[in-house]
Amino acid sequence: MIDINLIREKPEYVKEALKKKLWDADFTELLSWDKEKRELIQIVEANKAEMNKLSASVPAAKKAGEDVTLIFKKVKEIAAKNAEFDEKLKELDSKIHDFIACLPNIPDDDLVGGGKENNKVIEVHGKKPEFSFKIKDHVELAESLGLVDYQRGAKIAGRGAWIYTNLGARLEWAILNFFISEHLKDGYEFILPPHLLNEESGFVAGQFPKFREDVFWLSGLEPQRFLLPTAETALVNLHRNEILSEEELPKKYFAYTPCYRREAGSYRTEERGMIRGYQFNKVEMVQYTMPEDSDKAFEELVFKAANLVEKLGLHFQISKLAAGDISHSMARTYDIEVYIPSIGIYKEVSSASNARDYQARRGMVRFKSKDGRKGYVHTLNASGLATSRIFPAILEQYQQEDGSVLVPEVLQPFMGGIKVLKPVK
RNA sequence: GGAGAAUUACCCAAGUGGUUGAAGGGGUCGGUCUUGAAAACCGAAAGGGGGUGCAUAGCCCCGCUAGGGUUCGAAUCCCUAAUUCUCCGCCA
Repeated sequence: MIDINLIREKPEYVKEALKKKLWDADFTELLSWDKEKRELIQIVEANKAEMNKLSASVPAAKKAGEDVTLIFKKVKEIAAKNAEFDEKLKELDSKIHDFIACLPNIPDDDLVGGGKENNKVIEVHGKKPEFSFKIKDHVELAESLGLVDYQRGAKIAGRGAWIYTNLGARLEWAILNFFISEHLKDGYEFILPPHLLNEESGFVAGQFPKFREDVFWLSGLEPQRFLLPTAETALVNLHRNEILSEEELPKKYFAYTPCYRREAGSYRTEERGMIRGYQFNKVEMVQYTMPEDSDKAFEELVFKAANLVEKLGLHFQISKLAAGDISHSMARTYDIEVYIPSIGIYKEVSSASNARDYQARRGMVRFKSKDGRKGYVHTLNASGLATSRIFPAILEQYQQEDGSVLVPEVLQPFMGGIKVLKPVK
């Protein structure tokens, strides 16, 4: 949520900043609501002060044997007037809230505007793998190695579902365990959150109200709950309505959950297989920091995410996203993109983002500094990582001429020492 | 799923209609004592949101889980909800 004070003071600045996010904002109506609201508040509160004074004088008047019915009458008159104003105030409040709740976050000043086409690769790691033979894509590989069963996945769940089988399940689990062990090493706290969350959590993360349709809602529970689209949604709500002391910041968490999303199915032909599904596995990192520390935390998250891909020995790049391509709630995002040889392009395996105080404002997550200063914390998140593209990347980048696939060294301890996956058919 | 109870500030807790921001304790901070610490004693500060405002000054409004209601006046009475606990049932 953008601070209304900022809009009040620098509407043009906010407008220009949002333009970079391809968002055209007009604040004239909002500002007039806001002005009206504050004028009303002054009237209503003056009236309340008057009523309080009158009521407080009742006991003394009674003791003195005076007639208090006149006081009662006066208070009632003021109350009647206020009732009207209150109604109006409520209306203004909800209009203002709804308007602001839908605004995206303000992108950082150094970002270029526009969409995807303006993303910029800022780092390239490793070399594009070269093959002296005709390569297979990950779907072929997964099938020939008996790692994934697409047929039965569709049978038991429907389109957009697959099953990790046998060594595929072990590889998937090994990847997750590798990530988990790395985060533990770095001192992050491991969280296993519930997968069904309430509406408020979606609001705070910034997914709602705008993206209510992108998640799966569960009927049968009252009030309704939704399946989390990413563990971030759970993690940034951990400290909702809390005031954290500076000493306990930064808070560093990571969680493993499947991510449930409706957007599956929009894939192009070259994206077949496990690149998009209704459900995929991800380990997610989240940090809560003091505002002045969030830039540093951002660098740390980017480094951590990149480091995982690096340790897996995969070729990848890091892109700095243009303002219009970063998600609604975020002020800054770098993507880690791993190379998929069969389609010759780089696919996102991690998005590292700084939400600054956007989510903290929505969730009232505050800090109290050592010197008594109060304010909103900054929240940041980064995948660390999503397996659904790491898995294909490993299969494709590590494939051998005989159709086998080498297991990256760092994963071998998590797979009982298995070094190579051999074709089963 | 059924029955009951609870929810007060950082924590525990008093308070059932009228200066209650809200007793008391713990904790915190400062001091005395001590080589230092503990203990004891003395003292202090202590929530958050909002309006006005240059103000982290003052004034005012809101505020005792949340949202409504009754009343001149509510932490206190009524309704609804959330959460927690206990018992019963069911069950990984």
